[in-house]
Amino acid sequence: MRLLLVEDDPTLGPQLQTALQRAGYAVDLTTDGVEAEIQGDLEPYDLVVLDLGLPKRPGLEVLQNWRNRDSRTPVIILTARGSWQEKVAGFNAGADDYISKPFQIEELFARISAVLKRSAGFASGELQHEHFSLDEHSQTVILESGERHDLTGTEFRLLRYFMLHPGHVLSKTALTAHVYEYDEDKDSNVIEVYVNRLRQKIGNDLIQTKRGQGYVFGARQS
Amino acid sequence: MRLLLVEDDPTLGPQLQTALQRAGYAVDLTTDGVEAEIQGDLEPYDLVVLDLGLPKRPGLEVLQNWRNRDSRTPVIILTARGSWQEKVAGFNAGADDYISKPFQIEELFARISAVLKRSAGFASGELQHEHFSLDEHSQTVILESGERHDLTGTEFRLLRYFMLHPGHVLSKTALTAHVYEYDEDKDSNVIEVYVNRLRQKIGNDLIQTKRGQGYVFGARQS
DNA sequence: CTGCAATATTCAGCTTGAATTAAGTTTTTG
DNA sequence: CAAAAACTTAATTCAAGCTGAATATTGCAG
Repeated sequence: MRLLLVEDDPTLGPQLQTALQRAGYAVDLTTDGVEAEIQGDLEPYDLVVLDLGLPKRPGLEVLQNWRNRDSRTPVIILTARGSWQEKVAGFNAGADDYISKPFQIEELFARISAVLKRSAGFASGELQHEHFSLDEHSQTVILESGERHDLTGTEFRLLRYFMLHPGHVLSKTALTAHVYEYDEDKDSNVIEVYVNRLRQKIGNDLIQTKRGQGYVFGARQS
Repeated sequence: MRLLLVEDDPTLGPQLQTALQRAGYAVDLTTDGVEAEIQGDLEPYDLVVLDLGLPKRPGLEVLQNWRNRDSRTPVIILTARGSWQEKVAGFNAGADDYISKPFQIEELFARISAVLKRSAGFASGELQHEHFSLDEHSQTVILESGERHDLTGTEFRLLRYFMLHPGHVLSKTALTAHVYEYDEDKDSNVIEVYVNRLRQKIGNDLIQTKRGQGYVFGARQS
């Protein structure tokens, strides 16, 4: 298991690094945002522990950039105590978990292994969601109930795109552009039709429509 | 959020306009330099996207004239690929950022929101407030209690504008102009209605009424 | 090559909900 | 207190979205 630790505090950083190494992880330590982003793109880490307060580039931005490049490496963020906005922002940017500083090293261990377990499915070509999973090899969704549904090519591409961008408003134009290679289609309701079919297969609540703006996957209700 | 798009290409112009509109901006499109300059002086835009190769009057000159008249509206310039002289000249004339053509629409979005945030002095990804935060991706407000509220397009544009101008008295006319593309409202109480709806979602105290003048967001007392 | 099945796309009638207007109520202030 | 401004609620409306079915296309087996 290979971890990237991004922490600029000159005491805490190396301290965490050795603690994690003793726990059996291979740990690279990085101390600024720009370097972290490059490093994360370069090497295939199994997990990243990311401090948000970083020199050169804010941790949140680093995370967002990774996610925009479709990186799915699990990320645990370290936030200052009580800053709930940071946590919300972190989750929205695609973090998998967070820990408030200061924390017990045991808590970090616990969360790391929890996140790694949860994300174990990812490595095997599966996209996980709270209520179902998508097998990328067989292009099949498996619901909580055990029910399976095969997806057609277009259904699959659309759903995968949704799952890679949860919580974002995705306009029909954007979706068309990503589902089809090159297409500047005018008035077609293909996306509506396929959203309809996906809802029939995975349930109605998971793709929310934002009238006039697009669709949001996996966001909670209001 | 109201943008002025200056682009003479008859394909690219309208294409960008609709893309930006779908992203939630009110966009006016202008196709020549003279008209652009007048329009920019006339209306209170939040940002200008300016192509440099324009008929009637070069984009650079338009920009310089605006700046000479003390307009501080952020400007993103579109330049032909690799023409670094243009970029330098653009920055010297007072541009805030540039994009080389051809570009991905996502890059434009990214730069627009970066420039808007920079110009309003805000951090990235989310608009924060002491008592709630606004997630621009899902167009959702998250209250301190964890409660979430989806916003409609108009509610979102209005609230974002408030959040980018905290502590300022914003007249109904000004708000109408920024939330809608074409203003010139007779007497309509749209703003009152939407302020009412926002107050229901984020709480009553956050938007204060300044009778006869407008509204103030996030100010303490009066 | 032909015909069939699977998938993709278009279409049309129907439903929904955001935006707008309007009307009635409350608050402010001169 | 009266008039103006702002608030609130409710009704209307029409574009956006939904959806089942028809039609077109594609890939493949015979």
